[in-house]
Amino acid sequence: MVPCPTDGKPLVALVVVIFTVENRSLQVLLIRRSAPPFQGFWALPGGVFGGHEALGEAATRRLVEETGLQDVYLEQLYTFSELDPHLPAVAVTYFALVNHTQARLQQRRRWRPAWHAVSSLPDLAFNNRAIIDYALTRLRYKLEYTNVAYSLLPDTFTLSELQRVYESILGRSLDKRNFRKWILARRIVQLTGATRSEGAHRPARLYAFTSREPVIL
Amino acid sequence: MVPCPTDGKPLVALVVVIFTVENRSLQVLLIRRSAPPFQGFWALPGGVFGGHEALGEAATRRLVEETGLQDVYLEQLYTFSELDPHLPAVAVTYFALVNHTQARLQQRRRWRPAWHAVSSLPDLAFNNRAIIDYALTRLRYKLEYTNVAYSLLPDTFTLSELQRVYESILGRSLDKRNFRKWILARRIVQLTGATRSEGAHRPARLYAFTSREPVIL
DNA sequence: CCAAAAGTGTTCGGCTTACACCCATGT
DNA sequence: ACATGGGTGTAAGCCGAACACTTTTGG
Repeated sequence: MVPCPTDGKPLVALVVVIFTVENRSLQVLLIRRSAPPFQGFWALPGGVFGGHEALGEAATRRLVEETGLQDVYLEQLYTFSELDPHLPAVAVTYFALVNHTQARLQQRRRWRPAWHAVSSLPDLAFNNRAIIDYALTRLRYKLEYTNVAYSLLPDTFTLSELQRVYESILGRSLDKRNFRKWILARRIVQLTGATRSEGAHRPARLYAFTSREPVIL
Repeated sequence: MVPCPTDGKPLVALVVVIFTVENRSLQVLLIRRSAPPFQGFWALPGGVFGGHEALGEAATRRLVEETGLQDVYLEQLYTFSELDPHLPAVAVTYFALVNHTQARLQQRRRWRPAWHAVSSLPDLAFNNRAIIDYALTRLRYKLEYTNVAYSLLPDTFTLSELQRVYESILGRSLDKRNFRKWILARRIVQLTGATRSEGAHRPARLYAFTSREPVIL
């Protein structure tokens, strides 16, 4: 990469880590880079930030572009520097949580964006692996004291589905009775009254999040 | 190739919130702005980030410049945008914790940097008030699950001194017995064996931090 | 002997953890 | 009737919160 000789300003890149949980697996959205550096590598979606809007708006725009989803949980993560020894740049990173059944990924591109299991990522461009690790750490903490999981689930869901989401992110199994007591005590979710029959077993009661805005407990 | 425009890049500003506790009062280091915008207003120390080093290094350099101190706790806070409607810029903010008895503030300048009680701040430039509020919130949380207070205190100190630091930051008084039990149970500090006689009362035992590196408990 | 800050234990309630069986349904 | 996931309670230990008096010293 050639440095920019005409001005001393670093480039401001915007990077978004988009998580989803599908089938007991935490996944992250990756695209293929079509230009150097790291051409052909998988990378997090992002772009250059022009500075004429709020960072959060630019990140939201990128998120809508990739998933078609609005009103999802989005939070600034960290700002990285020294991405490339020859390119003065900073990367402002965000992470988002989306419901994969509602996401509509871009189909047009040469290399279509795709979900990748966080547990088995390919080699990534720049420091993208470190960014994902950082996002995952933050997400694991946030699960414990916020309701952000709302952004990963549909409007109604069973407690078992919710528990599987928690387990997929935390990477360990949870006790069913304790999980239910815990989540109900915090009033994160409430009964809807509806149930869902899904197979040769007792139907599950459906719950909804008390709030679909971020709440710190 | 990443485009290399001669303009269109936002400015990357670096801002440092430097906290100290002196005499039961949480204070922050402010300087007077000598140029527009906000000329004459108090503001947080900072500067323009060139991009040819790590952000943390640039922040450390600024911190040394203002206080003469090295090896203090420094952490990235948040990256703000839309500071000024006419100036495309982002501000990457850090916060630091220093011991005021060791800090040597700049004396050369027209408007000398000075400590200001966080509880009674003057009007500040840009969004600096919001940055300080954000830093304070983060600091209050960090006190509860890390040892970062080490950076505010000298090598040895009494538990009463430590408690006053916690109380000054949290903005409420703590129970002496519970505070001691709590801090000792977490092994944040340990007895040195020395004591200090300071007046017409029983001498205090001196403690030291178990680690002077950041530790998450 | 008095003033001042240092130092110290116990009780209670609530939260977390571990743990095993019955329920409702479809086939 | 049986296989499948849904749904439930209790006991033990740990932690945080409330609360008041004795100790050691200097003047």
